[in-house]
Amino acid sequence: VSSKTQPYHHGNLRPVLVDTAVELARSTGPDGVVLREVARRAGVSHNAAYRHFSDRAALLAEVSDRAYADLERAMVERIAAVPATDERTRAFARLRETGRAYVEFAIREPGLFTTAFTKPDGAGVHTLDHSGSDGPNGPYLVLNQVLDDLVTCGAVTPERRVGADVACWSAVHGFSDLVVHGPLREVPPDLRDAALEVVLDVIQRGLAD
Amino acid sequence: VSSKTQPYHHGNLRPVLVDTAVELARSTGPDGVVLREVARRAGVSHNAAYRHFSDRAALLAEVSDRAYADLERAMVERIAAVPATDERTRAFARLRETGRAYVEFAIREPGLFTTAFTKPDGAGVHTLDHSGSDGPNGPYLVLNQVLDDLVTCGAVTPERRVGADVACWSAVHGFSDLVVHGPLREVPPDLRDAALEVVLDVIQRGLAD
DNA sequence: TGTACATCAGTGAACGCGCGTTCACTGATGTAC
DNA sequence: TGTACATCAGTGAACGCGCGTTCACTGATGTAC
Repeated sequence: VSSKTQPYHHGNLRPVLVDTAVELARSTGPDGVVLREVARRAGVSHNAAYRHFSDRAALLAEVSDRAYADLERAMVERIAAVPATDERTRAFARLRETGRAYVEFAIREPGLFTTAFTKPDGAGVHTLDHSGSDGPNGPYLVLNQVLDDLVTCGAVTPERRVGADVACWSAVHGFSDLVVHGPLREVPPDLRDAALEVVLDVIQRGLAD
Repeated sequence: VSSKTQPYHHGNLRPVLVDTAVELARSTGPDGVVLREVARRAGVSHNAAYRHFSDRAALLAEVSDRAYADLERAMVERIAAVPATDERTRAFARLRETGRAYVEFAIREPGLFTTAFTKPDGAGVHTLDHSGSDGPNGPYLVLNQVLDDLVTCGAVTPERRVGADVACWSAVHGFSDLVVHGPLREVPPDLRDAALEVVLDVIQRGLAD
């Protein structure tokens, strides 16, 4: 046993396990995050993970957090790429990009998308109590920021701002689920993309002043 | 062995297995539909089901169809209960009831709701090709009927009718998923119901002429 | 600088679980004559 | 009306699978003196 190739102490196992688990979630979804398989791929015995995670659920929770963060990043990137025009146009364009980024992520990374919404009970759960910091609920906060901007520039009235977050989220989330797992999963991409635009149209029109 | 209590030939096993499986799906979701447990509850040996279903997937598909039909029934009942007023008001009230029925079913019967959308690949999948009969996609057809009525009475223009089905479906489906499995699953009922009304408001406003 | 020793981070074997599915079989039913 | 026989609808044992988790263990590390 060469200490170069297979040191007894891995030295960096925890992050490697998380990365490996994320990769597994990517290709096979949350159910594919199997402790023994993670260990196998990390080249480590099947119970080494218990030094770093109390159990499978703890590892999966971490994977879920990463997936949620990936989704947030996808949204933020697309929002940042919206060109500057007049305030109102730009604010609505940002809202649409937020939605497109969400759906696009779901389609491009179905395994991670599903894993992002697979949290142990009580973790990563929102109260809709809008008052305080809502914890690390990234994508939801990003959406709320975009909606606040719409109010700021006068494109949406404060009354219509109430509950707009859930309305937008529901629409793009439902579209994603129908298209990724649901009865619309075999709709061809061009039809599917056109359908998404209509969804965004309806939401925008429903919110606009 | 008394032939009264335990006849060798059950005589009615197939429907009993389906009923039992539906009950299991109701309480524990699609993953709870376990062949051995279904057989146990039906009081029959664990492989008797193979006389009636080629495998577990075949039984589950039947359960899924039943769940889908239950969802449709819930929608139809609520639509039928909308009181007669002027055409336009009634047509929109029906649309809202359709959405409420959908969400209410998801909340009241999370196991069945989930099972309804757990179909083997290729079964119960829509093309969005609106031209022909779409197969037994009950809830989707019901929604389309309600939307057509809105066009008929002039509440929605034909242009806005295009894609309105997917927009409505996405919104209520997403809301249901967020609330039943997702990050909104611990939102208290009163807040949740208020949020749904806003979702319906936004959709209605987005479609209305 | 060297050494005893606690602690950390791995290993390998084993447990217990429950599943879907298949096989050879048997008890019950119904039909042809 | 009776009977041979094919067929149908069950049974019980077994296979093979892979999992999460635990246990007693060992190799490596780092710290106190």
